Amino acid sequence: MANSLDTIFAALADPTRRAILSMLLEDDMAVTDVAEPFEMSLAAISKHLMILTRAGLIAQEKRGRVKWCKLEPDAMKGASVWMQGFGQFEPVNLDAFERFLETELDSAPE
Amino acid sequence: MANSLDTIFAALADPTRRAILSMLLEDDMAVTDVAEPFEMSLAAISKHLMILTRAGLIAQEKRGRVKWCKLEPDAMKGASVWMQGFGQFEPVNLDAFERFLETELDSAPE
DNA sequence: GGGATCGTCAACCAAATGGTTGAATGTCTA
DNA sequence: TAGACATTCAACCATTTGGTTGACGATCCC
Repeated sequence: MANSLDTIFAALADPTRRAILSMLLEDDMAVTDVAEPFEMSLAAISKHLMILTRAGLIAQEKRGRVKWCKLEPDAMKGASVWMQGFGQFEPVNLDAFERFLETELDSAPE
Repeated sequence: MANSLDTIFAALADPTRRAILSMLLEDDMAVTDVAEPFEMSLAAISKHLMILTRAGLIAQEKRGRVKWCKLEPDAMKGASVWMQGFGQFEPVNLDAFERFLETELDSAPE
């Protein structure tokens, strides 16, 4: 549905949320740990995680008092397919990806 | 630069703008012709085209009093590479793309 | 020159977005 | 049971976004 492209692209448009996704690429994380490197309130991060969840880009599972966040990479597939229709992008270039990932991480606070 | 991912994803988050990009996939178009199928003012479409231009997704060239819009598919490449890092998406599936394109066009007015 | 056409600008508006703080809820642990 | 911890909720705020309208500057053509 077109609506999912709306929510997915909107979710990806924010650098904080992209940084969170990059962090979750490493491993699943608790909400508090996700928030730790950012200079904003836990409530703000909680909202970002809600947006990512509604977009289907992550899933959150509560175990005890800790809510774990994990990447749901399949959600990006539809958007990726949509974009690829606009050009014959060369097959996945991992070097280029590493570079983009680095600039993304650079934009997140230490 | 991370900023371009911001502007590209934000530009793609709006269904009107995605519909415009799909239209330009067919052929270059004048601003007035881009606006024709939409139920909103020319000024609104002009703003959408500005956003797409600033994101680098289209280019506009004025010839006489007509301003032509053409797709700049390369701009999506960085974003596409970024996204592909999150999963091993199968190589471009044109059938799937056609389906997504159709749902996109369905969401645009006739 | 004068009128039609193409497109943008400027001012305005309502709604959405991204953030804050403080209180509230639920869960673990001593 | 009491307190500490993990997370969200609710109210609020400033800024951005997506739209409108009307006036304006170019350009084409008779």
